[in-house]
Formats: sequence, structure tokens, C-alpha cells
Amino acid sequence: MQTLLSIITKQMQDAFEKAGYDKKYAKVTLSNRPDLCEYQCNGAMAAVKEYKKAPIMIAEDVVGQLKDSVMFENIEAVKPGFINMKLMPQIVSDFLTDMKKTDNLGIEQAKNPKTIMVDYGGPNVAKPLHVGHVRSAIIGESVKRIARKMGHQVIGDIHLGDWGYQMGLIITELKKRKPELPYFEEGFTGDYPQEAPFTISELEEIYPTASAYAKEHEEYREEALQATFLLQNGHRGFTAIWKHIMNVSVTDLKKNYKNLNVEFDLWKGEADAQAYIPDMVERLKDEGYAHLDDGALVVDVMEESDTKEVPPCMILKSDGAALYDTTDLATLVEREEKYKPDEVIYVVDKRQELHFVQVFRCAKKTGIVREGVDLKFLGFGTMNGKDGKPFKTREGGVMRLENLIKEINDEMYKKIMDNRTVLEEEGKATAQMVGLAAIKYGDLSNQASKDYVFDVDRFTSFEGNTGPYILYTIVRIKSILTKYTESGNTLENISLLPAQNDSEKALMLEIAKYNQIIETAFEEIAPHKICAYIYDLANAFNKFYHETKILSEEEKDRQASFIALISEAKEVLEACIDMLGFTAPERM
RNA sequence: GAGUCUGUAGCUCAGUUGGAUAGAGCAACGGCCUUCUAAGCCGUAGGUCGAGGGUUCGAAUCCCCCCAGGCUCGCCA
Repeated sequence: MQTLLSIITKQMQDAFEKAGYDKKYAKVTLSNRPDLCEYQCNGAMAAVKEYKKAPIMIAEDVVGQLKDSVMFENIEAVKPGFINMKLMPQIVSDFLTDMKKTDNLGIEQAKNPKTIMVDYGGPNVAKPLHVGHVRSAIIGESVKRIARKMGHQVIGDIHLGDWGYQMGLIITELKKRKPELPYFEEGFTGDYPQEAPFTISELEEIYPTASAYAKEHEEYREEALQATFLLQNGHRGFTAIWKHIMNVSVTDLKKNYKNLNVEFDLWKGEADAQAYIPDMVERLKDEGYAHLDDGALVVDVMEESDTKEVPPCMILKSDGAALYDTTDLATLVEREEKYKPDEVIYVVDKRQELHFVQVFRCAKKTGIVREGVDLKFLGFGTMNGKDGKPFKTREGGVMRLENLIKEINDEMYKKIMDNRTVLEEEGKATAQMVGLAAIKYGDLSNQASKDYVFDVDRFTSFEGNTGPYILYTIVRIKSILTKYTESGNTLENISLLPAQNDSEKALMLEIAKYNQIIETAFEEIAPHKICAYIYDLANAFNKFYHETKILSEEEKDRQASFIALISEAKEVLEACIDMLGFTAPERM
């Protein structure tokens, strides 16, 4: 259904035209002076140049056309030329009633659904997830859910880093430790063991050890590079090890992402792109896009409008090896072939922007993607500690995601047990839900592209603009609804009456913004706008809650209307947090 | 050096794309629980929107120039 804003704008456009002005000036916005009005139009001032009239006169002409409209409780032209509007309570309550009747709380489904791929710029296997991975997962998950809510088909791909030098390092270190394993036996033709020769915790230790050792020892490094080369060229034993690494890692990653309530449709990685590289390289050469420069095979991607030097996109190193430009391009080849996406959104660290500029230009220039495919870079900022520097543990190491989550959950559990008397089991489960909300809301409420400060103390304090505050609001509503039905009432067939006071109307107006907000959040790929919205909505509810005694209301129709109202508020809040990627408990 | 992003209350952040008196939260101070969860609500205080210039009826927002900081700048990913 239409947004409330567009319904009002339509009225305003008619009024502008009837009054003899161009309707392009009839843009209506939310009021920035809630003390004066609910909606405003500033078009009269913009129209001054064209009509050479005082803005207040234009505004009055327009208002004259709307004086008798059933839509407005009050509409007036003010000082320089503002048009201030207050809606009839009936209009607002009717809008909410209509909204409730739709499947999606009024969100218009895309007429031509797009296929959108979300690339999470994947973590490397064999390395534990750390805080750096959390943003990509959280933001990507939310972007995915928002797009789905709008009716698009979305495919999330974790895009693992599973095909580089790191693999060679692990193989080399494993050979050093357990040379007797059959993977290292020349000419071995039997079956390799089913079971991996390491556990996840061993794997997580092997990689950093090997990496550090290689920096100090030249011949070890050479061996690792050689192992990488052999793996990439199909060495049987190494491929078997690689599969073990993948199995062990992916199992562990799945567990971790599950704790974050993050899901991927595809668990593809760089290795999957490998098969597409040779043909792609051949084609780029044959069709004259690629040329040799300093021994490396590159595609120029400079454009005339560039104010700086944009380095060419590098397809093959001078030793003939592929690198990450290559992999990302080959991945696009694969995606074109299998999924034909209309849009690909890369949710990766903003420091990789130049790399993606190169890849996008190269993909378009060489026809790797079809004409019109929208390649988007959603770069996110660094998660910093209180000192403003990249987030570290107290000891100065990299904070593992697992530990971060545990720290938050423990803190939460303590708080819950202090505040309420709940069973241990329920306390634990609630702590997880609230902890996740704290982390995700803390992240998503900032603009993705900016660095932000992850302050554990602040996030676990749970006052003010936080995820737990939102959950708390939902829990309050649930509690009332439960009590209402327990005393023999039903939630069926209750109807919403026009608001009788300011806080009730304010709550209705907030709820009514929902479809508008989600549309904007989708278009701008801006989950933080949803956070800002539900914070306002929660505030509006809590104010209403404070002023209105619902369960003791004696007039039954009025009470039912209150129930219908808060129930709809709950639906909107829950739909929003679902798009942010967390859920609310029954109690907290 | 070049490019790019950022700079808003003591701290952490918004600011509806040029509108009215720049808003929240935390921290500080004061008030509200025999009544639906006080993780809440109400109030006080806190600002030269980094500095300066320009564009116009009107600028945190657009342009120019400085200042400070972050990040990036071909064979790592």
C-alpha cells in the first residue's frame, strides 16, 4: 500500500495545481518541529523564484485549497512560507487499520523482483572468527533480510577465503609435524583417511604458528608456496588435506554464525572460482582486454573522469599465479552463469574499496557481467575499542568472536539474575537473546561506512538507545497482551478507534511510518535507519504506556482499541528487529 | 606526495539530502514505583556544528581555501 507520506503528497500536489502552481513544489516531509505540526511542506518558498510572489501568499493559496479537506485536523500557512499540517485522528487510525489488513504491514512488494546477491567478503578458513568478521556478518544479514522483505530474491554467499597461501602454510606445517601421514607419500594410490588429522583448535593453532615461522625461514616459505601451487594444480594428497581443512572449519564456522543468527545460502569460496579462471583469462587475452605490463597480465580500468591514477586490474602475477582480482572476477563469471544476479552487494571492509572499483570496472568493461548489472560496494568501517584504535583484547590480542559473545552473554546473565527471579535455564536463553540484540543493535545503529567504538561496558549497560531497550519495550507489550487474553478476552475482531490524546496519536503516527522507513532503508542500504526508527517507536510506546492504563480501562471498546494499537506496535517492532537479525524473548 | 573519508554537547552518535529554536543516549543534577516489567517515564544543565570565506530569502548540509585525524595508493587478501 501507499505510504502515508505519499498520500499526503498527492493531496498537496492537487492543491498546488488547483492554486495555479507547479506540483513539483508540493513535496511533503515529516515535521522537524513536532511542537508545531506533524507534516510540513516547504514548497511555497522554493516556488518564489518562478512566480515572483511572497512565499506566504503562495502558501496561503495552497492552504486555501485544502481548508475543507477531511484529511487535516489543521493546516495553516506560517511566517515565511511553511505549510504546517496536522492529520485527522481518524485518517491515522484508518491507515493503521488498512496496514494491519495487508500481509506485510503495508510494505509494497517489488513489482519486478530482482535477484540480489550479497557477498560477505568471507572469512578465511582455518582462522578463528574475530571481531573484524562480525560487521560483515551482521550488516550483510540485515541487508539480506531487508531486501527480502521488499520482495526481492536474495542469495547470500559467505565467499570463504579458502584458496591461498594460507593453505600451503597449513599443509607444510602438518607435514613437518606428521610426515608419516599418507598425504605426503609420493605415489600413494590408496584411500586417504576419512577422519581429519587435526581438530579445529589444533587447526587454529597451526596456521598462526606456520605463518610466523615462514616469515623467519626462507626455505619453509618456499615449501609453503610450492605446496600452494601443487594444491592449486590438483595434487591428490594435498587436495585431501584441503577437504579436511574445509570440513573442520566450515563445521566450526556454521556453529559460530548460528550463534550470531546469521545464515548463508551459499558456502562458496575462492576455490570454487578456480575452475572459471583459465577460460576467463584466455578470453580476456583473445579479445584484447588484457595485456602484459611489467610481466603481469593486466586490464586497464582508468576512466577519463578519474582525478587520480587508478592502477590496472591485475589478472595474473608475473609468475602466472592468480590473485584476488582474478578470483573476484572469476566468481562473477560463475555467478553470471548460475544465478544471473541483477545486483551484487559486497559487504566488506571499506579499505578494500579500490580493489572493488577495479574489479567492477573490469567486469563491466570486459562483459563479464551483463549490461545493467548493478555492482555495489557497501564498505564498512573498523570496529574500534574505547581508545579509538582497532578493537583488541585486554592483553592486546585479537578478540575472538566467540569470546566477545561470551563476555556479553555472561554480563547479561548476571544482570538478568540480579533483576528478576527466573530459572537458570530461562535466564541463560534470555541472556543470549538480549546479548545478541546488544551486539547487533550496537553495530547496526551506526552508519555502516563509519568506524565505530565498540564499548563493552556501554553495550552491556542497557540503558537508553540500545537493543535491550527495544526488546524491553516489546516484552512490556507482550506482557500486557498475555494478561489481556488470560482474563478471557480475544485479540480477534478488535478495532482501532481514533486517538484521543497526544501520546496515543504520536504512537499511531510512528507506527504509520513503517512502510516508508523500510523503503528508504532498502534504497539506501541503510539498516541504521531502521534502528533510529524503532528507537523513536519504542519511545512513543513507552510514553503512551506511562500515561495510559490499559488493563484497568473500563470502557471495553476503548480498551480493545488500546490493545489493537499496542499489538500493531509490537508487530512492527518485531518485523523490524527481524530485519536487523535478532528476536525478542517472552520475558526479561 | 596524490586520492579519499571523517571532524556536531565532556563521551558515543543522529540530523528526514537547503528550512523554523541543531536532536538523542551515556555521564551530572532533580522528580516519579500499594496500580499493565523503574532495563522505564518526566524535568534541569550542557553547542561558535574543526577554522575562515562564498553561493541565497535561509547553510551542520552546496562551492572554495586552510587545520587536524583515519584509510588507500600493481604482483598479500
